[in-house]
Amino acid sequence: MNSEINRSEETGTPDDLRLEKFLPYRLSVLSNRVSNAIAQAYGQRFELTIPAWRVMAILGRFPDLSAAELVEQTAMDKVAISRAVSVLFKNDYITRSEDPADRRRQVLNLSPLGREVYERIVPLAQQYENDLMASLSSDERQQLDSIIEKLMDRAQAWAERGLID
Amino acid sequence: MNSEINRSEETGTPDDLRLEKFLPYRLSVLSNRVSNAIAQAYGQRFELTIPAWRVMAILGRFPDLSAAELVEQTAMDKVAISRAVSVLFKNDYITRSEDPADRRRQVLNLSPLGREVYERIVPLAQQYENDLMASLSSDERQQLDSIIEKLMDRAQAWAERGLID
DNA sequence: CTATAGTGGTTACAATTGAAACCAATGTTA
DNA sequence: TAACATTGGTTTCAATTGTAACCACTATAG
Repeated sequence: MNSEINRSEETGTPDDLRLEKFLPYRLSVLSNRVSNAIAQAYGQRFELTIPAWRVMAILGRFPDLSAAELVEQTAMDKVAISRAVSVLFKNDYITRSEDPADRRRQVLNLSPLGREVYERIVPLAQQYENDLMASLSSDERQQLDSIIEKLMDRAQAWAERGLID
Repeated sequence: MNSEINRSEETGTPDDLRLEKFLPYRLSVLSNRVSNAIAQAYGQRFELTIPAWRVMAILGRFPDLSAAELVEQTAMDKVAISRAVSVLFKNDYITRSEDPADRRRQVLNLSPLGREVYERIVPLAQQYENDLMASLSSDERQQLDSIIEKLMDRAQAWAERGLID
């Protein structure tokens, strides 16, 4: 369990990149750790994948959405939504009804069973989040929201116009 | 491009979960956006995947590591490392030499070509990071490091003992 | 009306990832 | 030195994911 590196010496070139301090890398590790822990909790107790849980989370708050509207709300793509919806439907967690005004469109809702599950998961999810937040000082908690928002906008801008250099 | 939801009304149950404010969800979206943008930059210019780039980033700083030592340094798993190493080797970005003291072990290093690429990528990576950081106030920048550290520890604790509830 | 373009959603296929089994070499116990 | 456990690393197989093609329906233009 000793994590020293003994065989090699750091080179010390002034502008080496320290991966463990590199923000994109840290975000990725953090996000994976958090997601995996929570996915396991959902999975064990309710046989729910993360995409499926996300769909339920949205439908719990906003009834009568179509798949396309779920796409807007979740930042997930078409296909992921379609797959999540189809397993949720198979498990009787949601209902699909055809929109008479547009026969391509399906109106989705939590089923009674789905809502039951939803209502048991929400507190669990909130517990995880609270537990995370509890590790921060109140000062840090306050700033986290705006930090994420700003980083998100910046990264979004990359996707649209690329890094300007 | 109008992202209003018009067909459905928010239910307003007091303890609904607002996905768009849910920290694990936001971290996941943020991390994906950042990683995808950067992966595209590396991929286009150097035909490098993110795992491969990570291996190079470590080897650039710490010569003469084995795959197992890379695992310790990167939080990537055995298999991912093995695969990244094998494509890097095929592309002549790294060298493998057998450790005479332990014939299972392979000592890895950047090749001259690999180091050339490394030295061109480091500034690019730093540019991306700087660009992200530039979107934060100096106050936020200061706190981000400790925030990530704390969240990381908390999530790590979950993996080890699960959420205590 | 027809032709054509656009939208909602699914399917098919390829690439990526993860878990477990595996092989070879080393270390340990007796 | 035979037996067994451990370690370094790879392979295999199944599950997950992303991209593109696709089908059915609706909207628009002549």
